[in-house]
Amino acid sequence: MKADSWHMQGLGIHTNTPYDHVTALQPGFHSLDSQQSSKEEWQQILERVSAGDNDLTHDYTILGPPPAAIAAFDPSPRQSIETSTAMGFEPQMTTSGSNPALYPFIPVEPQFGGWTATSEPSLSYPPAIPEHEQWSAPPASMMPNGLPASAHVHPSQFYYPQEPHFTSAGPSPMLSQGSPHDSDFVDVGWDQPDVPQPWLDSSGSDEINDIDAIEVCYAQLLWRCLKEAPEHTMTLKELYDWVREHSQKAKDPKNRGWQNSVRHNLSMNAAFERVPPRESQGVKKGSLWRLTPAALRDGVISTTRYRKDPKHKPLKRATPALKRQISGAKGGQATRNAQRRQQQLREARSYPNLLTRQRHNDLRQPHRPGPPIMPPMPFYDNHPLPHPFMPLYDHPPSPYFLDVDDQISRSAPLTPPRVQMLYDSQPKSMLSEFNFGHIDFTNGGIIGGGGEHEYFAPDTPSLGTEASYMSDDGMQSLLSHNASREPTTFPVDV
DNA sequence: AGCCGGTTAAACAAAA
DNA sequence: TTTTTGTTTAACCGGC
Repeated sequence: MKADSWHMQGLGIHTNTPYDHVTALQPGFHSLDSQQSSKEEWQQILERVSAGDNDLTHDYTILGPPPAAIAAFDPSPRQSIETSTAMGFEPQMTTSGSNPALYPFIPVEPQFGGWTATSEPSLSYPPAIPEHEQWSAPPASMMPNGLPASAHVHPSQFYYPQEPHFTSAGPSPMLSQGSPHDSDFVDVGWDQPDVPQPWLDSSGSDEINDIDAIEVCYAQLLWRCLKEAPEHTMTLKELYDWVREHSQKAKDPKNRGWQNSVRHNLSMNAAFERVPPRESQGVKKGSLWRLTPAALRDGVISTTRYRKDPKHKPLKRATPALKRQISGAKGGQATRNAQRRQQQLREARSYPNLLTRQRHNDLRQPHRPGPPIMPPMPFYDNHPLPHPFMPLYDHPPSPYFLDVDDQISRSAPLTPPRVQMLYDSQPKSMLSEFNFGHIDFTNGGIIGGGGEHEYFAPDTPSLGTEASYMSDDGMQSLLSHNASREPTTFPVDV
């Protein structure tokens, strides 16, 4: 294989096994020598993995189509079965237990130069992966921002260094113009539900593939977008554009208030902050919105945390205002629909055999008894390493739940979080649950607790608002609610 | 039963 | 003056 990784397609094995039989392609990529490992050999492996063969020398986690799909591949060099290691794997990660994962590949854009270095107009895109009863879309949380579950994206791509993604009115962080992930490929099935969906289950049902099924809440949408934006900052209009393109919420003609909801979330969620005018020069109208460092690191939590302390909740009117009643009902319906979709997705994800064995996890994670913690949305992170990383348990409570005075009074620097690396070779069975302590992937990474508070601006209007509502008791109840769950853990960027 | 998360809509003010 | 932007409140529904 050449260093040109455009043509890596077909099935690949994402592995942290020793690099024997592996030929370096370019940083982070290795190609199995096709002379030494035939298609048949790989097919055998895939079949054994799929069957849950316990005698395999390595652990495998299937994240790609079942072996039957292999037969459809044209064994041309461009479609050879290859091994890749996500870039940034550190040596120690290759020495212990192995746990490769099988992925579908898509053409991989050259990393160097970022998305602007588009080229090769005559890209050959991967063939559609045949339908298979055991194959369904990967978890939404494993898909990069804005991509439908039908898109075939090699996870290592998520870790590529990327140029700042967003140009105003550009299509998306991921779907920058000229990218092979642009509409020619990725958008197939996004806006065109009639196009055959390779990742669709064999019934042809749209249950799994329905983009609604991976719809996430506004706060998460905004978080995802801002996370990848240059300086994690965007204008309101850019946010509108992004949500319009990437959320079914904005596509629903009945939902005329989605922009209002966007603004509502921006205003009310402490994950987002308005950039002071002096920093947003050049913005003619409105201001810039930025992801707070804490939110960047820890993810976003529910906007509704600003609900008033129940003790201070104003009395409901004896007869609710009719207009509010109507809008409330609409909101309720929308929530119900969204939750039904989530439920469908959860059911779809519970397909057997897609998430398989895990043997060496305990060896790799001797100090952490619980399930692996994944970051809220690792896939768009610019960090070259295939994190997730996780800190241990000695974090302070979420800044979002700290009293303002308390925050101000804490001046001593906090102990930096200790981090522990987890890689994609972690048990995928946990992915099927989509709940990593506080990091619940059913909501795309909305977390129930935050990290340190050092970045938190005490004068954040929203917090002030919140604090003004929150009595001590109210705060305590929130904290105790928080504490009643699993130990708080916070994925972090390093 | 009551709280929480998520959503929608509205009212209102300020800015452009 | 109108439109956009930003903030806040209120209402509903489903889950827990």
